[in-house]
Amino acid sequence: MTSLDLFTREARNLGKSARTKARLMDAAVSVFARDGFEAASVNEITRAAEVANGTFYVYFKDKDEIATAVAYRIAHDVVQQLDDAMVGVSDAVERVSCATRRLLDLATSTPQWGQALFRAVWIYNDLRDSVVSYLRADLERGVAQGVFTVEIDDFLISTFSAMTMSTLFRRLNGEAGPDAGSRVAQLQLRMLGVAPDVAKRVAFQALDPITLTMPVIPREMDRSKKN
Amino acid sequence: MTSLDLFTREARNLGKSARTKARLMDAAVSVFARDGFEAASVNEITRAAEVANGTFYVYFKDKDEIATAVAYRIAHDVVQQLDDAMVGVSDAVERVSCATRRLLDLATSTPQWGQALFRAVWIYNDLRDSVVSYLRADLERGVAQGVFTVEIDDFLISTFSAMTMSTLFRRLNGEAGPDAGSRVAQLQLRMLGVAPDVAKRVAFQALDPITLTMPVIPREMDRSKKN
DNA sequence: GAATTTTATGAGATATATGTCAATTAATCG
DNA sequence: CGATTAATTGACATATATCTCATAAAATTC
Repeated sequence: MTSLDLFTREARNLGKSARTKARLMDAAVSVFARDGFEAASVNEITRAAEVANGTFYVYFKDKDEIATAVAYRIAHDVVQQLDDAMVGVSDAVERVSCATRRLLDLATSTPQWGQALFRAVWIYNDLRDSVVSYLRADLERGVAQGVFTVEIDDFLISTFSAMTMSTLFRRLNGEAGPDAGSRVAQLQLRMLGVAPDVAKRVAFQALDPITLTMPVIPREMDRSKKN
Repeated sequence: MTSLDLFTREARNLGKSARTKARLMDAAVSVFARDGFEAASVNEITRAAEVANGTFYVYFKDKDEIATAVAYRIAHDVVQQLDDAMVGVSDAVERVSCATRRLLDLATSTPQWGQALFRAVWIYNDLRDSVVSYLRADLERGVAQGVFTVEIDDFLISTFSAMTMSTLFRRLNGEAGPDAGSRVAQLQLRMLGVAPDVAKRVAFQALDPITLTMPVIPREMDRSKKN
């Protein structure tokens, strides 16, 4: 379908079953983004993937299974991308601000994946934990550096994440513009105890225009029988 | 069913059709809270209300219509309760903190309504606006008083609300304890620019133990023909 | 208490979802 | 190319949902 069918593109040089599975996963991303997880149906997914209904069940047990597969892959890629975008940033204040802004840039640049991530994070607790795993480390680093003056625990992290996710939601719905990432980062830093002027400067400072795209790394000629 | 069927209780002295409608609305609250809005079905609602399937369609066109009716009534009552709980509080910092804490207390004390409110707020934008209408005023008052140092606009308000809603979610799922209201209020005040020590003091100061319950005001003998 | 109006019912028409499977088509191998 | 394995298909059995409507039951009126 669209040029954003990243699973399909990634599987381009793989075996047939891998390609069909990828088509289904791309279709699932579209349908979840459009209809939401609850309202999505296997029929809709197979229609979007242009395969027969029965084909779905060759690759996935049910809707839950494909949702899990898709969600974990997206989360994995997002974490990967964020890690890559943050090498060389050592200051805790900058890291925290950068992570929020990069996540929003990334999720907004591939809106369907952004939508899927947004929905998945509400459903899969352990997935949420994995996406914010680096966050906890950065927050604790900031406390160690004496720049954050809050207690770092699950409650703080979930509140912090809610601010980011709410911004993602607004961004995906066109209710907030490109500066939303900086704005929410600024608010987050203030909340953590960073002085208002510093928060403003760091949150709004220009980011290196690193290319943020989902990885498209076709392995050559992997034609093993198992998918 | 339970003693928390507030619509039914309210309609106790009204005509038969009003009582049946109330039963359906209480049932809808339960089912939405249990299954979520998307997954809920009219059949589940009529089963919970112990009426026949066809009875539903006498009172509501479809699931959307009852959802809207329920959501708006809950939002209305919550706003009412919050207003009542805040008479006499004039300091902006206190008002903002108090509103967050009271909302969480209220929604947690009637968890099914809390769940319904939580879900509804994500769906009905204008309903969200009505719940936070007082918030904007208090925030602007704080800016006027010079205690808040942020720009008050839709973005700030939605971020602020997301913090409260995230806490409500955790509270309803048992992931946060009774002090969650104070903790999030503290973070919100810091974000707004209140000095950390003041934020802590205000957010954790004891609240008058006002009884927060949904209004149960049966009007006597209203037996007009129209429901 | 008979007539009338209001309220409730549940069978049924229609639609769509899930998951299975025997049969078909496509790909690969010797 | 013929045989074998892999992949796909879509009809079907099953389930559940929506909404309608003729009929029944309950309440109200006179």
